[in-house]
Amino acid sequence: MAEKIADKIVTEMTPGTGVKSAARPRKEMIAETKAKLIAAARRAFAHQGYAEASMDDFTAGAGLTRGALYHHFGDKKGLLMAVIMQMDAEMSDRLAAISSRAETPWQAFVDECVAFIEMSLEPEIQRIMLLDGPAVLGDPSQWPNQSACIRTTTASLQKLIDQGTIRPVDAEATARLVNGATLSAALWIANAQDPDTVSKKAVEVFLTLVSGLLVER
Amino acid sequence: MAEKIADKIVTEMTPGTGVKSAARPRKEMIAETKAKLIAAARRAFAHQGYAEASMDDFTAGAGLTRGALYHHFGDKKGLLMAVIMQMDAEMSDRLAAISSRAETPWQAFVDECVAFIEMSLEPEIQRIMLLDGPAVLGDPSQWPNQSACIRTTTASLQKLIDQGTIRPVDAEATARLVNGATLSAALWIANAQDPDTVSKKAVEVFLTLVSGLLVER
DNA sequence: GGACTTACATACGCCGCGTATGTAAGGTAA
DNA sequence: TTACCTTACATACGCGGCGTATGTAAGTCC
Repeated sequence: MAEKIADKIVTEMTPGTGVKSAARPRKEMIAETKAKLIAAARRAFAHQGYAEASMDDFTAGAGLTRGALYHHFGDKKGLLMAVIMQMDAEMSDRLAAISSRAETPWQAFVDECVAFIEMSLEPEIQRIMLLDGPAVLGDPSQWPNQSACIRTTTASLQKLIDQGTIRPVDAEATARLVNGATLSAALWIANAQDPDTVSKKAVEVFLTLVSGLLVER
Repeated sequence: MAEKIADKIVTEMTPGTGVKSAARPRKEMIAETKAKLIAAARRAFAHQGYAEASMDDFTAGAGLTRGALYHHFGDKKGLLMAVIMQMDAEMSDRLAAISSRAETPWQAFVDECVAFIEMSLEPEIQRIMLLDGPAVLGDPSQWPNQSACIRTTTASLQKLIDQGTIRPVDAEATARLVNGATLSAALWIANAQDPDTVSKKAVEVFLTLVSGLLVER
């Protein structure tokens, strides 16, 4: 609302009024346009799902048209990819923050996994990152950034291996399997009629499973 | 080809020629029509993916039209559901057969999991059951048959719990997490440039993880 | 054997995607 | 500053796919 009006004012006063550089306002407006499209698509994908989200609808919601979308992102899949990269970066940041607050590497790893489950319960993440993303774009491990979340988990595991807490397994492989297990747990919890009971069970089983990684339990 | 001609002959000779019952040929032809549609859809979904598969195309491939499809399955999603139920039943049978051949319950469980990974490497299963299915129809645990595969694994785990081989965890929860891990492994292996190396790593990690379930390892 | 039901095929309209084209504004060099 | 070029969009168009309404022939039941 107010934002949109402010945009128009900025748009109309751009020529000549720049303090020193003339190249910046242009770049800024492009970035803003992209950000608007990504945000609008993100909302639409989250609420209606990728297939049901009409490009005409959500571009109009952002005060733009499909022309802008095709210009910047090539096609609908390209926009989904952009949305996913943004969300993945956010998730990675959240995981890193949680991990850094833990007192031991093992606790960091467990906290990360629990946080991943919790994030996977968020409808937006579940729908876009876990359901539509893989279906439309294929295996997440093939995405450009290669899923920053996996890398975070891999790093945590490598620390645990280096300090001898867990057995010397392949860190990336472990990260993927653990991630898969947590994802499955999240889907189950999110769709359960009694999420509390189910999530308790899931966490218990999860801890039992990862105890298999420990050198001594 | 020859099949189609045979169908026509049967169709034209149906009235009156039935040995005794007049109700059977009708039911048989309906079942055949449904089976044809499911088979054609299954091929199309597997090769092009659900979204890209045109109903006109694959119904024509089955010698039918979209009219038959809507009559029997309601809509495209209904047909996908039918395809998935068929595939899930097949997978369940295969798992049960493998499980029954094992010498110990623990071996049966491990064999099942390995078999699940291997099945998940088949492009048809990966595309339809693991990627498009959840995206289009939602969480597999909410599907009508509730994923027979999960039930098979759950049963195997319950046996292990009863005989004291593994710790007394919740069998269904364990089945879900283990299934998620194997699925993730399968996706990883299938898209790896070096599947052999990757699958070895995955199996090693998998065995390490499930060792956490054992009462004594 | 005649009325009713079922199992399809045919025909139609709508919506959504992608592309080709138009246009106005910004950037650049004289 | 001005003229030219490029860029960032909007507009217009066509096509394909989905769903539905309608038609029709065959099977079923009394």
